[in-house]
Amino acid sequence: MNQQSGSVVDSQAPEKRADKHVSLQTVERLSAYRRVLEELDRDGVDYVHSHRLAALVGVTPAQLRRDLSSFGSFGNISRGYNVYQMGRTIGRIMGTDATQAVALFGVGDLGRALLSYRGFEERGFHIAATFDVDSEKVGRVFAGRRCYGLDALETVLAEFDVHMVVLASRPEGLQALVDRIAAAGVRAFLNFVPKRITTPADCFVENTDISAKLEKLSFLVRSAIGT
Amino acid sequence: MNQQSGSVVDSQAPEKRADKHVSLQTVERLSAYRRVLEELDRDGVDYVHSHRLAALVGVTPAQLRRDLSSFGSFGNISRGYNVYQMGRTIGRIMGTDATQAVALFGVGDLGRALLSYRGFEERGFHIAATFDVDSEKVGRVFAGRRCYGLDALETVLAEFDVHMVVLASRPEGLQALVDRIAAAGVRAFLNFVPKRITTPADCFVENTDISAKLEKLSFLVRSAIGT
DNA sequence: CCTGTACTGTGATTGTATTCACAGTAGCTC
DNA sequence: GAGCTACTGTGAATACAATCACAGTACAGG
Repeated sequence: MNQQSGSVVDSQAPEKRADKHVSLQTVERLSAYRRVLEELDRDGVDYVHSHRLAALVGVTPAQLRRDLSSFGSFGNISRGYNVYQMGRTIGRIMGTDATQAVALFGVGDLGRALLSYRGFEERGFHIAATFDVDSEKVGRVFAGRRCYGLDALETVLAEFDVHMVVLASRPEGLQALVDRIAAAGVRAFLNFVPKRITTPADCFVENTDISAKLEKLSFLVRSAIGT
Repeated sequence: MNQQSGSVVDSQAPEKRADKHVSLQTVERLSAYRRVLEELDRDGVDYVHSHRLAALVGVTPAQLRRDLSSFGSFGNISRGYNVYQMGRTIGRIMGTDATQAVALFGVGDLGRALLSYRGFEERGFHIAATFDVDSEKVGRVFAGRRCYGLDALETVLAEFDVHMVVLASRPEGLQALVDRIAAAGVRAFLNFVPKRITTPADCFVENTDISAKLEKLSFLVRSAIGT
């Protein structure tokens, strides 16, 4: 069992990849690169140098090149990187070249907001089904997705081939729910509930604690006053 | 000007604090510590050892002690840490011992979800006012907070003494909005918009890109298959 | 075809965060 | 009150990430 803290993800053996070791922060930056590359592509840019791309993303050119080099050589030495091809490549690396089914647990305020968030579909994630414990919500349709009860958990997850879930439920009973989802074969959890969860070692958890972010900012502002 | 990437915060001089240097990840973990401490306090626990507290939070005991030692010595050598007192102390360090006013920009789906999110008030953050460009929303009241137009930006921020804002608007025109907010004296930005922003050097930005988190998980699951 | 230019990819270096391991000690036991 | 236990706080060691700096090269220009 592993426990995750903050936005840190643990895995028992992340270094056993075919390519060189890829750090977690490199992965996070890949998303940013792709977003900017798509923007450039829309603007009709064909090639971009590490300099310019790095400036647009907000990292140093060296870091950008280092990040990309983890996956091989893509850049043409004097033209730079092919915008379209690089965007596709990152998509393939991330596994977002094909649409993936995702399930949402908890159709409260936050859950409904996530349902109507366009960003997921844009990035290749389709919220295929939603779940809630509230029997009043079960059976209703939210933003085009049917809300199921927990009794249908295993069958629905299998039916839609779900391997990633988003947790936006109440903290009560969260761990038991996670255990059941993991037993159903889900490997990845995006957790918005401010409650630590434990998973089998081969699962990945990404915690997003919104209040903690504000607390961090509060600390930074406060401590900067004394400078 | 500084640009932030992922969930990384930059500051021009974070090391110029009175106490020892406090790392950003230490700050993130403080929130987790406090949450667990409050839980223990509710359960009537008076003292806790670094061992147990660390296990509950999901970090190593050494890291917990190191984190706390950045702020001085709090633990009693054989009893451990006083649960109540330590919780209060962390609150004071974070600046969440007194309620702080926060403003929300963008009352779309995500914005409304954040408005009804109880976690903010629990952690000492009060969303005092909301803003939106949509004239149809201006003047209406969402979850008890009046929605203002951008023309009232400077006066309302000053009136409620706002020093931190949450960004949940559309990407269009975001940078211009941020510039104006910063000019009005706001130092901290919690940005949910998947768009990079630039701020004066004395400001702090915390980006939360929800899709990027899912992409990261997607990559991890995919790369773990090969192990 | 040859030379110059400016870019990528990466070894070496620096900087930062985590972990180890132990000195020092408060409290408990007898 | 003396001795034992097991904990904290922290210097030292390690692991990890970012940056520097340059060797090697694809192309442009003549």
